Amino acid sequence: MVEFSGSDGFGMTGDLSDLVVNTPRHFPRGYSIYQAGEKGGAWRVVAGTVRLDRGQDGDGNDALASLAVVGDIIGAETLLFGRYTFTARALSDCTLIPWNEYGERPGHEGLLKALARAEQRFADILALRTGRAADRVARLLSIMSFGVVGRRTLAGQVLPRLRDIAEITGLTIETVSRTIKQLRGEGLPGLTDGQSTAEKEKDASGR
Amino acid sequence: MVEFSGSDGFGMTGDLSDLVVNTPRHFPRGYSIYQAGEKGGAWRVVAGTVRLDRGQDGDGNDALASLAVVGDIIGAETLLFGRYTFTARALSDCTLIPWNEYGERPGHEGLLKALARAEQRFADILALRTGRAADRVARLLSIMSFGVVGRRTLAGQVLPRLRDIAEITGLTIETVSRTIKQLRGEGLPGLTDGQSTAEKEKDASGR
DNA sequence: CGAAGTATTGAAAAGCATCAAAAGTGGTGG
DNA sequence: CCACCACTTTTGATGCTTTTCAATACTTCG
Repeated sequence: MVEFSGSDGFGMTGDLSDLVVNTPRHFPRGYSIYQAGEKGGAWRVVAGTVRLDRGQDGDGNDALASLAVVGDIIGAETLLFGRYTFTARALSDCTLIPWNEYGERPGHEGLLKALARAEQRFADILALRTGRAADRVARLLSIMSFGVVGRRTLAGQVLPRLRDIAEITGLTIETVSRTIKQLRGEGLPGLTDGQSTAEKEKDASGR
Repeated sequence: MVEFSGSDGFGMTGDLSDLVVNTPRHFPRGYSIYQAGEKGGAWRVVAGTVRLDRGQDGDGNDALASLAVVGDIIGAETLLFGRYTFTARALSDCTLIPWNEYGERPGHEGLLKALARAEQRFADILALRTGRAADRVARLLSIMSFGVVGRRTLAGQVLPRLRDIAEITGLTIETVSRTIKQLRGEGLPGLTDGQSTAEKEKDASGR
């Protein structure tokens, strides 16, 4: 079992200060941040994108539960249960900090904000499963681009695994592969930080 | 704006709810519970299913944001903003009570529970957009059956509008129509099929 | 180097969307 | 009570999108 727990900073691998309460933690793409059932606390995403999964879906595949991008809180349920109910993995390189505002338990307002953010995020994710393959993938990359430092995602360099993209968008790996190839050919429209305007240009240009 | 009175005969206009703390309100299928932007408070769903929508999706159609079934809280964001961020409609006949625990603002634990429930619900709804049409529709009806008194939904009598089912599952109305016809012909096997033990209990106990 | 995972590509088929039209349903006013 | 309207549901025919199956390359890492 990999020990990354604790907001006190003890036992952290290669981190600088044990004294600071909110020590940022960095996770590379694909890294498992925590597993469902483990003890631990809540985190705030300050860079990158995190994927949350709910156990197995019967075929041995994890079933996507949610995504978290910059500003989102993950693992808030630990404040109630003490354990995680979902499994978290880094979709892209990402940075988290323990979510304990000013060293104390998050208050009323903090919880409400987290809830409101979660609801908004969910509507975004749900929309990723509507429309054509090209639109879905482009939308996902657009959402993720907010959480990527620099333009790597925009340039198509540091994409998540196709398998992750496929599971999030509800497509197959093959379709995602073909879709990304197509998007590259079109110059990746819509991937630059907004989305809607560039999206329409793509539609107009044909494919 | 139409004021719908509770089934108990109280003619509520919202302001009087200071006196009667937890007065249940009943809404018929299709009824608009609240609109995004309106002032109001949070509710707990005690019967039926509520659909939450986020504004227009560009084509004039509401974009599904979430569903709420028995036990779920809707409109919690009003505790922070004072106004609703989503629009709520009754997918089936449903009953709500104002969410103010013991006449006070919901506390820390109540909020955490609401958040945890919302996250679970998200995962359920996301799953409704994966797999084949027949599975999706059957899963939705399964989720909703928890909130329907009696077996009407199982018997196919008091279904939501096909349009709602279509928008929730990400299918077209035509496909949903054909799918439901097929499920009926099969005796609705899909409803017990994948997951819910409660489904089978419901069938066995016979309303 | 070899193994395991990951990505690409093709061809064929399944599934669903689309378009179109008819039939059913509920509510309103004459 | 009926005619009428708006909306919803059903059904058919057709074709596009995506999946499926299969085979091959590319990457990463012990």
